[in-house]
Amino acid sequence: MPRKKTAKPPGSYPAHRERQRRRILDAAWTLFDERGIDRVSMAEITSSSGVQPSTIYQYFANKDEIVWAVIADVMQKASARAQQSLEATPNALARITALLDFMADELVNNSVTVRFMAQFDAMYARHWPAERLITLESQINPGGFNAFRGLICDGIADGSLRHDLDPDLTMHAVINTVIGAQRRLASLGSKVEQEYGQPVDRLFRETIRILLLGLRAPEPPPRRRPRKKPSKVQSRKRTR
Amino acid sequence: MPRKKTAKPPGSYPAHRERQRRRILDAAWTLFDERGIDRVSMAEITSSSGVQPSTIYQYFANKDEIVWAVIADVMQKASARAQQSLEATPNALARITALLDFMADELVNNSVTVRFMAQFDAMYARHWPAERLITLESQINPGGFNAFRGLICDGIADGSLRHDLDPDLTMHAVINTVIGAQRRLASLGSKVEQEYGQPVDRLFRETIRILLLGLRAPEPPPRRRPRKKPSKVQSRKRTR
Amino acid sequence: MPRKKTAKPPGSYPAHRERQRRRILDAAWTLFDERGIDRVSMAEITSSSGVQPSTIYQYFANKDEIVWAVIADVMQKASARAQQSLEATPNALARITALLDFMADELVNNSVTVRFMAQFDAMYARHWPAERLITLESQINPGGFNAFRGLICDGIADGSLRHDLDPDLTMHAVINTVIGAQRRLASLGSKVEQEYGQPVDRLFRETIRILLLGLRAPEPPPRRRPRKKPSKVQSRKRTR
Amino acid sequence: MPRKKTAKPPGSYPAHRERQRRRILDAAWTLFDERGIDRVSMAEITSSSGVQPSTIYQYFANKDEIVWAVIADVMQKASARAQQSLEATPNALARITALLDFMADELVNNSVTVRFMAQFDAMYARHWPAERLITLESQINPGGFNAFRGLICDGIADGSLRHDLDPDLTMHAVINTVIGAQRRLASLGSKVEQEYGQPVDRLFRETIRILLLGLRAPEPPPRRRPRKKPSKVQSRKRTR
DNA sequence: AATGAATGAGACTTCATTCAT
DNA sequence: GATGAATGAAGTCTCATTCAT
Repeated sequence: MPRKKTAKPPGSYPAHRERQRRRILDAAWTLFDERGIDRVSMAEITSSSGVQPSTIYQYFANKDEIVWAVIADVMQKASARAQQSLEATPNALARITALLDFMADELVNNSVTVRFMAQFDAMYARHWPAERLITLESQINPGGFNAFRGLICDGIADGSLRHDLDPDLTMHAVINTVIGAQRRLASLGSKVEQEYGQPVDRLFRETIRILLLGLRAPEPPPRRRPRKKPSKVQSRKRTR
Repeated sequence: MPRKKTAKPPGSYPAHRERQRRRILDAAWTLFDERGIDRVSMAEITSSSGVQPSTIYQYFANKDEIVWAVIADVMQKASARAQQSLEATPNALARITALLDFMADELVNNSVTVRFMAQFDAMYARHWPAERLITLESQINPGGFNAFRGLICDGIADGSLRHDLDPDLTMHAVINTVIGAQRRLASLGSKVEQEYGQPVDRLFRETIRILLLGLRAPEPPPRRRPRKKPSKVQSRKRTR
Repeated sequence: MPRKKTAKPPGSYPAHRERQRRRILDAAWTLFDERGIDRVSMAEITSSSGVQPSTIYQYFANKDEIVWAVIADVMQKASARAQQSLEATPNALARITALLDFMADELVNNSVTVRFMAQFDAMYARHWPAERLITLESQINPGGFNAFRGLICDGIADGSLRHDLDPDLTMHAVINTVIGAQRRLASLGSKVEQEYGQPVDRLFRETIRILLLGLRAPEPPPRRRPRKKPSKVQSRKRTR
Repeated sequence: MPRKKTAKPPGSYPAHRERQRRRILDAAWTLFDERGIDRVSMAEITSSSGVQPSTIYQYFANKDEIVWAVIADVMQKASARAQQSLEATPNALARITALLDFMADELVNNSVTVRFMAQFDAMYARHWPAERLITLESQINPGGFNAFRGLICDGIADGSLRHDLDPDLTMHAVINTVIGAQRRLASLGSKVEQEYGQPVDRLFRETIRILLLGLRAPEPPPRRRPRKKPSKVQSRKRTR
């Protein structure tokens, strides 16, 4: 019964179509995040987007297609943000750092996005043909992670990274780890703070720090350094 | 509401109940892994367990309770395995290493368990009161990760770990990271190999290696005090 | 909202189940005939049978299964009637005649049944595995048409049927023809009378007469005057 | 681009309309046969014909009209074929035989057509005003089956057919029977061969043979009066 | 004349759960 | 304690058709 035309389409047909598509996708994304992908029904997308169910089916063949479209959308935007954050970064280590920092920023500023991707992974990744995922990623991120691989090679070459690293292995291990950590933190959301007693991004940045330390070439000239807080260590054995 | 647990002779009532419960839980777990938690219906649990739906409701109040029971079950077993693997490990670093190795082994040998927990996180964690999760964890793993925290303190104290680590922060960061990586790898399953070209656990073990390198105290060319076990860790040993 | 329990089930569970099944089937059959198989919706079966849609699905897996059950039902009853009408018929020709007469009677007295089977043929026969149809028929009519084939053999042997008949071919040709004619007449229903100006069964009985004349052995001894119908076949001409 | 209507030169408007109409009808017919009339949706006709649904509605008021148009089309063509096959057939029996042979040929060469008509009968005949069907037939086949009736009269007159036949009754009975058998065989398609173990048209031709035997005058051993068999040919060509 | 967009009504089916035995 | 039967609510999706351009 909601037969209200909210906005007159002033533009051409394709423009109108794109606008409708957006409406559906935006509504879907919001709902997916609020309730979880599996807890959202087409009826909710209908009433939330203002597009009739039968109309939605002229834009997407079924609910799963909406999920995929949302994922593509979300990843594309994230990729654009990543691209931007890497611009004008000169050397290898700086770029790697920038990339990881970017992921931390995403966790803070776009936790919805990260959370959604986490859910998508958990719910869809295994039950869908791998090709589709790979295709999606290659469309969005054409160079793939090769750029990152290049960075590691550069880093090894210029001595800023450990020379015993296998670029391919390292790249995939690190990326997977960082994504895993990021998504887990996003999934748990505020629970992390209750459980871990730390703000989400603090944990994540510490992860990054440790990983970078692990990647970094060992200090060439062993210098000496006073310890910061040796006493504090054994103070509190158990907090909780 | 279930009976008190007493002696439980094989043919007794409580024993029967326990057997039924197990049947339901086992069937549910298998299905959850095969199809994903949200894609399993009570009817399927019925036909797969051989227990009638109405009977199931005499063991579990609703479907969610089954999910929680399965999770508790699964975590309990995992925890027992962990406990066992940590036994008879002498010092801090060895224990940390053992713990991380344990998680790698889990990934390989109990990927179903890991995957299930990943899915649970993504789908349930946010929609349920945090307390319940925390309660669950504390029941299963009393002491929680504090043991791990203790290890870090020890490591800092004995100089095998970086002294600029904040035990609490580090502990949580590392644990979250490792769990995140582990679950992500388990979720993606064989897709990782297609996409990354590396066996799942190879990636995971490289992650562990890098993390440990990052945690390790920077190599101070053995100065006036020989640490407990400087030789073992730093020797770049490529766990696998 | 029709939440009215029409009859208390006084008997046992199986009895009750059978009664429900009947209710569904009877309602379905009536509707199928009234509106045509394809024009009947589950909702109609629901409201007509008084059984909730979700309940129906505990008796039949889907709509097609209902159709098949109805067909089986209908054929079974028809088969029983046929059996009965053939009882106590002594020789071959008499039995053949009785069988064809039976089909004429069916057309008159059970046109609904015939019509339904005609529709089933037209709509389902081609789109379903042949085995299923054959299985159905063999369940209902175990001897199959072999009995009829035997009759023809007998008839050829005793000289009442043309000796140039191939029992198998003849049997199938005649049966198909008679069924085809019967179902077509039932399908067209009263339209036949409007179009052909003849009562339905009159046409059908004329068909039978001609077929029997065609099957009959040519007059054995060309006697002095070829009467219209000197032999015994003609005795019962069935004008009706 | 719209031109004036003229005499239908190839590029003219009416010609265009006719082409579109054909496209729709051809696509519909193919689909109707493949899937069954009731299982074909307008959307399928659209995608199969390449004509947009809204455009289709400028050629046909609704889906039923398409069905009727297809039937008309199909019958017209069949009728033309029939006409042709009857040409140059001299006498009554020969014409009757030719007609029945024609139906056998149709069954073999145009089983799609026959099958479609069978389906139409089963699904539409009863639910539509009889007049429409009759009108349709009279348009296509003016004179209707009266030609056939004439043949029978001729046959009776010249002694080649049984003289106890009632021309009207016989005509309708035989036509109905033959059509019924033909359509049933076409509907069952290859199932007949599986079930009956005989090629479809073999059965049908046997049916024809038996019917003709039944119609034929009993073999009077050519006695004193050779009927006007040779001469009668030109006697009565058509009764009406 | 042609068509892209829209849509209300309704199709079939599934589900978690309760009730009565 | 176990279970067969029942079910309301909701699920996703399809359909023939109309509207506005």
